[in-house]
Amino acid sequence: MLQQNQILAALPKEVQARLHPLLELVQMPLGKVLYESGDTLRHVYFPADCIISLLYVMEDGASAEISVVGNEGIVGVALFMGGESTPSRAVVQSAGSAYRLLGQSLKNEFNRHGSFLVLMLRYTQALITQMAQTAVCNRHHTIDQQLCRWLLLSMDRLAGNKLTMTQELIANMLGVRREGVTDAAGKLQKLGVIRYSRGQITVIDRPQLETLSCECYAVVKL
Amino acid sequence: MLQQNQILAALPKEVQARLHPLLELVQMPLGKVLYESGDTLRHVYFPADCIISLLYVMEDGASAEISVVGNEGIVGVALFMGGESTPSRAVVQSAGSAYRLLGQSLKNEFNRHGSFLVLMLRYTQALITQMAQTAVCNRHHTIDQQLCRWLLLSMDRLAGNKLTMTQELIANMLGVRREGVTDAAGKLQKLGVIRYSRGQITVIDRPQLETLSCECYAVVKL
DNA sequence: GGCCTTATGTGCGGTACCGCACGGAGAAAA
DNA sequence: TTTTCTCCGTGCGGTACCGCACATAAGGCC
Repeated sequence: MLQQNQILAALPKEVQARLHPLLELVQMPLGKVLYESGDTLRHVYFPADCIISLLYVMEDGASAEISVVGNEGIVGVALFMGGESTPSRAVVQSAGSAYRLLGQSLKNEFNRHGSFLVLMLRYTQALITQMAQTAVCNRHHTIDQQLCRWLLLSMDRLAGNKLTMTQELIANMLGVRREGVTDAAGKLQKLGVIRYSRGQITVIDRPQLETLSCECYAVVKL
Repeated sequence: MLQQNQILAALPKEVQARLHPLLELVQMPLGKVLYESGDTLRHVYFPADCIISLLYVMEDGASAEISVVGNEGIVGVALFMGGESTPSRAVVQSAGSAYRLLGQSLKNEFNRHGSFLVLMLRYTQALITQMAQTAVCNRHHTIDQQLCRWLLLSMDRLAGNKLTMTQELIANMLGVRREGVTDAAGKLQKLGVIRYSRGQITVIDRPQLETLSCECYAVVKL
C-alpha cells in the first residue's frame, strides 16, 4: 500500500496516480546502507514500515545518530534541498520496505505541481527540529535518558512493542560506549520497563519510559 | 548595500529590483532577540554584517547553540519550510544590520519565480549540515576543540579579527559551564593563539586555531 | 553433544566536566 | 579616591562517561 507512507498518503489523488508507476517498492533488510556520507543521491525513499537512521560518521569512525525516519518521513531530503550529496549515512535500523523514487522524477513532479513540495518542506522542517533536539540532548542529558528517548522514537515508528537491535548498535546510534548502553538497559530492565535478550528488546511499561526520558522526546513527538 | 547578504546578492537582477522596496534595513544591537522558541514568525532576516545565533533553550534554562548565521544565510527558514513557528531562539551574537522581509512577501515571491526558492533551499541544506555537525560535536569533542570551532565560525562571519563576547555568553552558546570556557580560553591565550580581556577577544594565530579545532569546522566551512 | 561466534555483564583506573564557592582585577560610576 | 559591578581565575569534591580487559552466557552450526 502506497498509503503506508504518510507523506505519499497526504498527496492529492491525481498526484498519487501520476506518481504510482514511478514508485518502486524495495525491501529494506536490517543494516542495509542506503547511502554513505558524501554519496550522490539517486533516489528518495519513502519508508512504508521500516525505520531508517541518519548517522553521522566521523573521521575516526565514531558516530552518532542525528535523526530517525519512519513512515512519517522521507530519506534523501538533500536531493530536493539543493545539495546533490549528504553529510550523513542512511542505514536501515529496522527491516521492512520502502517506496523509492528517482531524483529526476521528483524534480519533474515539483515543477508540475506545488502540493508535493509543500509536504516535503513541512517534513523537512520537522527533521530540522529533530536534529536540533538531538544536538542539545547530546549536550545535556544522560545516557539513561537518551536511551529512553531513543526507544520511544523507535517504538513510535513500529507496530508492536518489540525491537530487534543489539546494545552495540544502539551505542553507535547514541554515540556512546556499548557498556554505557548495557548499564542503562540493565537499569530499565530492573525497573520492569523493558525486557531484552540478545538483540530483542520488548517495551513493557511505555508510560514509565516516557517519564524516564528527557523533555527531548516530547518536543519532537509528531 | 543589499549585496552584503550573499543570498540576496545571488538573485537575478530583476528579482532584486522587485524585492528592493519590500526589504527593510534594521539595526541589530548585541543581544537583541529576533524571536523566541515557539513564536510565530513575521519576517525573515538577511544579515548584512551581523551574526545571529540560533539557540535552543531547554525547560530548565540550559541552552546550546545549534547554528550560526551570518551574511551567507537567512534567519527564519521555518517561514518557508512550512512550520509557522520555530523550535529555537534567534539572538544577535555580533551587532550590525540586516534586511528583513515580511513572510507574506516572501511567499508571494516564491509563487512568482523559482530562483529565490532554489537559493533558499540550498542554504537550508547547508544549515542542516551545520546542525548535524553540532550534534556530533557536542557528543564527541572537548570544550577546547569546540571553542576553537566556535571562534572560527564567528570569525568567518566578521570583518577583522576581533570579537565582542564574554566567556559567560560563549558558555551559553556551547552549552557548558562558564569556568570551562575560562579554562579553554586560558590555554589558547597561553599558546598565543588568542588574546582576550573583559569581553574582547582577538584572534592572533588563526592557522593554529584551525589545527586545534575539531574536524567539525572544516566540514561546515562554506 | 561440543564448538564457536556473538551478545551481554563487570570491574578498574583515568579524565572531562559539573556545581559551588570565593578571590581578584578591570572598568565605570560616585 | 572609593565604591560597585562585571568579568575572569582558581580550587575542591563529585559524577558521568571513557578505554580497556575479561568473564559469562545464549544461540547457531557441525
